Amino acid sequence: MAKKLDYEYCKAAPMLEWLGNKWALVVLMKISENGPVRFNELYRTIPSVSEKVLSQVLRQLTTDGIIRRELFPDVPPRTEYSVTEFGKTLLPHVEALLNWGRENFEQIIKNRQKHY
Amino acid sequence: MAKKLDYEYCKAAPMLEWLGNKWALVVLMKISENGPVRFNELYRTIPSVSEKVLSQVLRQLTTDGIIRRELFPDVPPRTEYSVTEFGKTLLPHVEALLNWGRENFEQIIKNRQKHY
DNA sequence: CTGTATCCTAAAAGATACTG
DNA sequence: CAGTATCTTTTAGGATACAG
Repeated sequence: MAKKLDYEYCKAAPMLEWLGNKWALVVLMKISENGPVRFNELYRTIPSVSEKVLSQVLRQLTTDGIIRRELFPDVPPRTEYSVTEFGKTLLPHVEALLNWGRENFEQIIKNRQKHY
Repeated sequence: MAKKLDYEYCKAAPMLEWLGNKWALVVLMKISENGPVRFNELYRTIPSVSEKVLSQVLRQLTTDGIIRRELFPDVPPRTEYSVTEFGKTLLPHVEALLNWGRENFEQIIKNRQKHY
């Protein structure tokens, strides 16, 4: 990803950055669905993601203020991730998009087959 | 992109495929905004995309039935891309997401700075 | 438990030249 | 004009080990 998105859309670029991340939306939805959730909990519920990528996604979403990271001074350490109020304003749009994708799954597959 | 998205979200995966493409959404919106549009027209209105990537995105969106490609038997050749009826059912959700991104641009930047 | 660091591979993006 | 082919660079993603 070297080149920049052009001016007209650049204001949406910060969002598009993690939208382009393969796992970001899935991670976000999992946190939203399951409420406050711990690192390993996420790691287990998304079996095919690696620790590294999961941690990257979590950091990015946290930095952008979409999710919140709470660290409890327990032993062993415990952290919980949850969606912030800011993140909640985004959720409906993400859900709408994912729902469209699910609802039109068959149609898309059919369209692809037409082009062999 | 080696690993698969997990079952719960795999139905949305075909859509996520091109959602993950850096340029797909921009190309889609440009076509939607400008009506039927030709290849070089797009190439010029999205200055920072390469011909190759543009052509890839166009083919992918065409294959999935989101946009339509019409070839006119003119000399020199002329093609026009436009959004299909199917694609139009997707547009509102993409627009909503892009709008959110634009509206919250400042907030995201501010959030990032807090984390230095 | 919750991550980070390192190293490696696969995939996407980009530049450029060329064809129908 | 509307792309495709080729080649190189860049970036994302993954495996694994290990640190606080």
